Amino acid sequence: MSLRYALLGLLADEPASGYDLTKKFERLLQRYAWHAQHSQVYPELTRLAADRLVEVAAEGPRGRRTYAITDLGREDLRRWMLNPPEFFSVRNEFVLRLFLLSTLEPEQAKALLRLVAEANDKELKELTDRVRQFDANAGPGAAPSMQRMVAEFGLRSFQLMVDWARWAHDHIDDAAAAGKPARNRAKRTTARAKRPGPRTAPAR
Amino acid sequence: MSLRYALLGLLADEPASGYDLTKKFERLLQRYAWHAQHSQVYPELTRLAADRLVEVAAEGPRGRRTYAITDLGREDLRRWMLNPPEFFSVRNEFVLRLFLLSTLEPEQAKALLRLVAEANDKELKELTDRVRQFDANAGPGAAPSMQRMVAEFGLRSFQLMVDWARWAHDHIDDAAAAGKPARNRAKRTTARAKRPGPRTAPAR
DNA sequence: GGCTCACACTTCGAAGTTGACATGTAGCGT
DNA sequence: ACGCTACATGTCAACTTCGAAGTGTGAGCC
Repeated sequence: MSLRYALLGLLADEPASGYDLTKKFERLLQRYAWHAQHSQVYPELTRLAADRLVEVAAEGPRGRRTYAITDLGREDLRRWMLNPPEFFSVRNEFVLRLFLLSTLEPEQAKALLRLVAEANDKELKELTDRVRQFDANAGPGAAPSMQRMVAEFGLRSFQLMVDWARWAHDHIDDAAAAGKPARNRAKRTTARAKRPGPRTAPAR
Repeated sequence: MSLRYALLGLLADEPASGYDLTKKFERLLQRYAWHAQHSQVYPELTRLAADRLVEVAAEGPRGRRTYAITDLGREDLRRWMLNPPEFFSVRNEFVLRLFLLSTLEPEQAKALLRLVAEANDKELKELTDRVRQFDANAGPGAAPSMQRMVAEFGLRSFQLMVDWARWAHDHIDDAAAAGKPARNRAKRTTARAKRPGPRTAPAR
């Protein structure tokens, strides 16, 4: 049912076509929350319309149909929002790989962690830039909008990834042997340069 | 394909039956990474065996079949681990709800955020306790195992949730008006307290 | 006028996931 | 000997998601 409410939620903000909604999924939800392709979006919109939770508000050029949420739809969305399940379904291939990192040799695990840190650092920087612009436009002293709050969540998430990946990377030599049978331990007392780990300052 | 590699990864650690693997999913992966029921596990194990990536290592009492990963399986798992996709598929109903928070009235959004902060704080405390025990057993000064690293990731994630939810909660009155039509803005030029929030010290 | 690109929607087979129903066994306490 | 619980696996229909192939249009550019 999540896809249904994701669409309803996006339409609660403003009317949009299936095409628009697919784009919004890509820009907004894909990375952190939910993924859906247009081949899923269009049929679901049809079903939502059949259930009177949305309606066609306008028709445009290329067969474009702009949908708007109905009162019934708002009610349904509200009910869903106010009744969260005890446990949420989570599916995260990235975290899954983290869990399985111990199946790799130390050097390979470290290499992967470097990649993770790098990739997330890049994302962090990009988002930071966008947020800075956003904040500048809003004017100093303005209260953060809901959008800004979600961005803040993203900022902190990326920062967490970067920090954690670097931390894990810098400790992995030791952890390597700890995983299973102590293979080549003991000889590993070599100098651990203990890279200061740029312990980046908290996001902003 | 993720389920397949999740199983392979768990089996890389130690041989297990379908029943064991289902339990492991519940204990280890369910909350953060991936969910699978036994009705998915058993058929997949059969397929993995057919592909020679695992094999039946032993048979026990109640028709129990203990599977072990083969060399071919290790190779395949390794290949998968070393070739991560550019973007990972993520599905998180909780975060989805965060994104849609702006569809609620301020008071309701705040109530929900309080629940979120509370729930995550509870999880944080539970995990902290378990980690403390774990660390005590390992002895002070010992290098963190891979398991410990994953726990650290969990710790930081929960802390992030708590911090963010509280921060958002404390700012939401302002944000309320920002969502759609600027209702009662402008009067809100108040001091913007520290942004970064409590920014807890990195665990250890 | 022709080119290209973004816009906009449709369809469908394959694969993955869920939830329920189904079946039976070993071990333990009383 | 009886009953309970955890162990252990199998199956299947309904539903969701994915990935690819397909159709056509409006707008801007040269």
